[in-house]
Amino acid sequence: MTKPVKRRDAKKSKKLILDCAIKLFSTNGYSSTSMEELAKMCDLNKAMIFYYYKTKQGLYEAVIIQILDEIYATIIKENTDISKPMEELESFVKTYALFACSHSYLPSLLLRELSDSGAQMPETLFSHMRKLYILFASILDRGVKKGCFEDVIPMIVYFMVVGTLNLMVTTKPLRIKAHEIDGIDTCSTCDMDEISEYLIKKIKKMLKEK
Amino acid sequence: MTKPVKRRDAKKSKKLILDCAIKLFSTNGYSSTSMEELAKMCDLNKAMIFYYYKTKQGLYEAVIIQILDEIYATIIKENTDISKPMEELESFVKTYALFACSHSYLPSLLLRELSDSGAQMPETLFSHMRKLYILFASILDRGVKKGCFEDVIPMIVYFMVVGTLNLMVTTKPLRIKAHEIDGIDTCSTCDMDEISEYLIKKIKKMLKEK
DNA sequence: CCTCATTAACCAACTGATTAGTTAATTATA
DNA sequence: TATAATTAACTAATCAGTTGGTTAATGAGG
Repeated sequence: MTKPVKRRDAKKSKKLILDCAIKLFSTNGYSSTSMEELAKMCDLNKAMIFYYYKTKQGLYEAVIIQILDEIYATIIKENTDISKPMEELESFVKTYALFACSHSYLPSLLLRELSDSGAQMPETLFSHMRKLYILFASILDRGVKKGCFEDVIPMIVYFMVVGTLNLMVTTKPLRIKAHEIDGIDTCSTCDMDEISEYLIKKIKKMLKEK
Repeated sequence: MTKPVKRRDAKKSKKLILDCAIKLFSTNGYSSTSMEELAKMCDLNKAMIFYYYKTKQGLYEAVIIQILDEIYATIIKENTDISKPMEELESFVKTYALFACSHSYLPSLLLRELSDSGAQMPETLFSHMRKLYILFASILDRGVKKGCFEDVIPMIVYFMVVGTLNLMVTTKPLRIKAHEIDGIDTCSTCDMDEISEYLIKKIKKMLKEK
């Protein structure tokens, strides 16, 4: 029984709009993304975007929820059967790094939203961001209580990890270009595994008692 | 002889436009900044912006050059009579931190530009950014040669420092809000000195031989 | 000191393109 | 046939940039 080829498929259209919107919003930013352009990319009429998502802001928030739910679930999943804080930290960094690398719209979106001090940030994004930080901070906290870490300011450590990973992803093309122009070492050939390995090693050394 | 009060002052007007543009571009970003709004803020006719800066892009580049020239000069000046790599590193971090804090449009602008992988980045900004990184990398390099640092990947260390500082500045309002909502520790009362002291301490520990 | 020509500084009102969002009509499918 | 999915054509606002002109300062000649 082969289904007849559907020329109208609501779910497919709605999903298509979301997928294309993720690409456009993260490469062009919110205000430089045109709904007309998005419609053309989906090969759908612009009115369909408003039919499914009501407003541009509504679409943007749908995009954000999609991305952040995904990464949070991935990290939680990878951490289920780990109990040592040191290994949990390692798993958090590795999972975030891999996700950020394969879904490079995430770092773009986060950096862009943070760049204006979150003045326009939707509540959904803000609450998702806090959730992720709370997860990280709780790992550190358990580590301190178990005596694996010392002298921890969780917010700063969090940015040293997540901020650095985000920047290493978004600056990739620029770092390659800079290496070509000036011949300087910009880690332009490093892959994400090397980067997260180095980060983990250094963060461990930084927080370890002695 | 007191000069008559000038009702027309080209230099003053041009400067006024640049100063207001810095504020607007760094809080709203390039495409969300309206030239009409800028003109109103300066209490000048919109045509004057184009009279002095030709295009919006031209104005934007003038803004960038102004900011980055200033910070580079400040860092170089503070570093003149220091020779030990460890102290040079410390001075770089402290100077950058203070500057970023008191000129908070710099972190905003940088994060925003980097968030789209520098696709639209003006050449002037890119070359200024490289200059600053080269300065930082050369400090680390001297440190390695003198045996003060080991196992250094300069690009990653640079982002761990500068990226973290930028994020700590731009996220200040969000961190305060998050603390109020969730009661979590977001370093919301830390001042910039504490932050850079902690960063310096941790980076030193991270790079020290042994 | 006055006057007049020159020009720099300034502005109101416009253009043409683009924007988010709407509407009313039209298909396709169950 | 009922309704969900889709569309063309529209609105009203906003945008960067231009135009054609008006003032105010300046400097030279009388």
